[in-house]
Amino acid sequence: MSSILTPSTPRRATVVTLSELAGVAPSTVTRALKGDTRISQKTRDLILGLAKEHGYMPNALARTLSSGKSGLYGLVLGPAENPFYTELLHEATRQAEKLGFRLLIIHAGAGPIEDTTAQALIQYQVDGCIISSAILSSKAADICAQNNVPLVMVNRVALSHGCFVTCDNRAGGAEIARLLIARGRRRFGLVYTTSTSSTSREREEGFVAELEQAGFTLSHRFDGHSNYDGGFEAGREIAGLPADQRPDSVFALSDIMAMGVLDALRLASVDVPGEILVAGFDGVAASARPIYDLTTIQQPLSLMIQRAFELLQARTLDPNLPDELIAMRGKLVVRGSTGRA
Amino acid sequence: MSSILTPSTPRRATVVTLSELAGVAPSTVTRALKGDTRISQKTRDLILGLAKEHGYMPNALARTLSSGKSGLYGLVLGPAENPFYTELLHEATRQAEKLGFRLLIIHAGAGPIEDTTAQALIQYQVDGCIISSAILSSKAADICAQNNVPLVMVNRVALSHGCFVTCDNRAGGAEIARLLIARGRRRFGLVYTTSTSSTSREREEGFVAELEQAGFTLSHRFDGHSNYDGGFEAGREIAGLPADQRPDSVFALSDIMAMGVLDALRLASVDVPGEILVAGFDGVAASARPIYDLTTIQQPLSLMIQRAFELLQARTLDPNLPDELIAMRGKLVVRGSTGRA
DNA sequence: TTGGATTGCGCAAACGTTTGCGCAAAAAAT
DNA sequence: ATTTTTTGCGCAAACGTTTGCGCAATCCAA
Repeated sequence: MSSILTPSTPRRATVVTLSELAGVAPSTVTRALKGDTRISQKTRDLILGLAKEHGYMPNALARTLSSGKSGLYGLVLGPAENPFYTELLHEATRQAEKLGFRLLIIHAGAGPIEDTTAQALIQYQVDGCIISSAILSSKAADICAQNNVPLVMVNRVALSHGCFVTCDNRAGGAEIARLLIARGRRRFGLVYTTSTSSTSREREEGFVAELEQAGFTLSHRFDGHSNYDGGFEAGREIAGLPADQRPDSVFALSDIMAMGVLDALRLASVDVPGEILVAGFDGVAASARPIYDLTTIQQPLSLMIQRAFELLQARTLDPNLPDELIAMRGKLVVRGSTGRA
Repeated sequence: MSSILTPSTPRRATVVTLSELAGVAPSTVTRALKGDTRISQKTRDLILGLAKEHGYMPNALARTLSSGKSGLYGLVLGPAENPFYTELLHEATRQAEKLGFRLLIIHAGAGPIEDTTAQALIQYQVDGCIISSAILSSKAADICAQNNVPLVMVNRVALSHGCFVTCDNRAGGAEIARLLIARGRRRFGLVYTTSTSSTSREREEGFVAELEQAGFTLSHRFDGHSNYDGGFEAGREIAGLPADQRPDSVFALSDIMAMGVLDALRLASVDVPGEILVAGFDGVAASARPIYDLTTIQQPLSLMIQRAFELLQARTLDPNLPDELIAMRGKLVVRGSTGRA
């Protein structure tokens, strides 16, 4: 390999090749590019000029070997169908871009995460990891814990290792209950999920506890299977009941299930909010569509992501910081699906 | 740094530390782990045993420095709102996981891609890049071209550098036209987009050319702005026309816009498919929901992704392969929104 | 017994960047 | 004039893995 770039060897400029062009040591080049004032202004200007002229871009991988910081964060996503996760990905990507680092997609969607996939977090020396799926997270979480990689769960409660940033699900569930009670409803339906998800369990717990505190109980439970089709089937089941035996309000534990419920009720000509009030949780953009006009708890996604990155960055600097467990209040957004009292 | 791992220094096992434990050279360890039969079976077994015992995971970054192959592919995604891109991401992630490499999210959604973001492709030595957004792709495409990084555009036509894998958009547009004509419709509406996207232009061209070939013309054009809200507004505009001046069929250039059209028509009590047939393009999962029952052209997404990875891998092995420009026929999926003749 | 072939490794440098340590020249203080 | 301090760098090793080249011991054929 020639030591100076020539037209016939379109190899990228490196610190070494720039040092040869400038007649200085590679460490001088590195220091000049970093603005180290121990290198004279004249030398710094020379090196910066050459770097620009030759289109120098640092090799992030070599840099990581030396410095120990990769500028990469791993991301484990939840199911494709739920737009909440799509919005989470886009917001995380947008904020990462602004902060100058990159996201390595470790896993997306359903199905088990493979050992080799979780191991990629360590192999690529990610500076931290954001996980947004409960079922899939345990392998990734374990491997992060074993290797001292900072970990933040977003929209999930971490059971052992790592920080989390969630919406205050219980408070949100309670808030929906209060709204439905205030609207005069008395037969409360829940579209739930049997997933082991802490998120769903807490939302349900918050909802049920608030009902009980007001002297009411759940009248119906429908398994919504965490997805649109499950919500739709729940809606069909509700519509299939005699009118006087249906719930007069329904809380679906996520917007995607609520949207399924609403579509099924619409196709069955069940009047929302006249006959049944419907509420969801998450606050995805689609919940605002006129066809849904869905009352929901809006998770503060942008702030949750921002806080997640802050937690990760703080723990990159100081690996011994204690875990932080942050719950943020969601905002009740009242729309047409629960009437506009 | 001590040369042998001790409990107090929870540092990862490396080739060097394993070599010290085994009493062999680091190059022997590397070769043993790769199954090189020049290393004796006895030695290979010893090293593999130590690697397992110490939880050895190769450092992908160091490996890349040596071998030149990172096992990373860059991914540039389109807008969050269009579930087609979410499905593309999930499918790409799933296939990458199966093939044993990782996706670096370079950009997602709207807004300009920053120079530093595009440069990340080079800095992290990605083995290739998949781009699925037209407007955002030019910077990433340029930087790949300048640095000899294989590039595949999925669902976009590449203008200069790189391969592409698209759906045959013209044929798909033509197929929708034939269906609407066969259903006896004569006033053809188009929900288009002014985006510079080749995808949209080709779908429109295919549709219009087929109409003209049958002696018909477009009667209405509505700007759907590439998104749900635009489609919805187009639907409202259609619904706001006197019944005898509306199109009797509508082709939206993407499913997300078609879904907006359908929702608006439904809220305006315009009967689909009785009064107006509606068709879309992409074949996203949501198009099959009973509430939409949308006729569409189903892009063969899984195969497109598979082919994209094949193109990239082939060009990793042989950078001088000529670009391949692949168009795959979509499949017409006839559903209730165009009637079930 | 000897020479050639095979086997089973190791050496050393490289990939690209970083940084602790320290040197030599110049400048400043005494 | 001498000593001390400051300035402006460079040396060298490291980060972890890979691989071309080649050596020494063993085996086999003549």
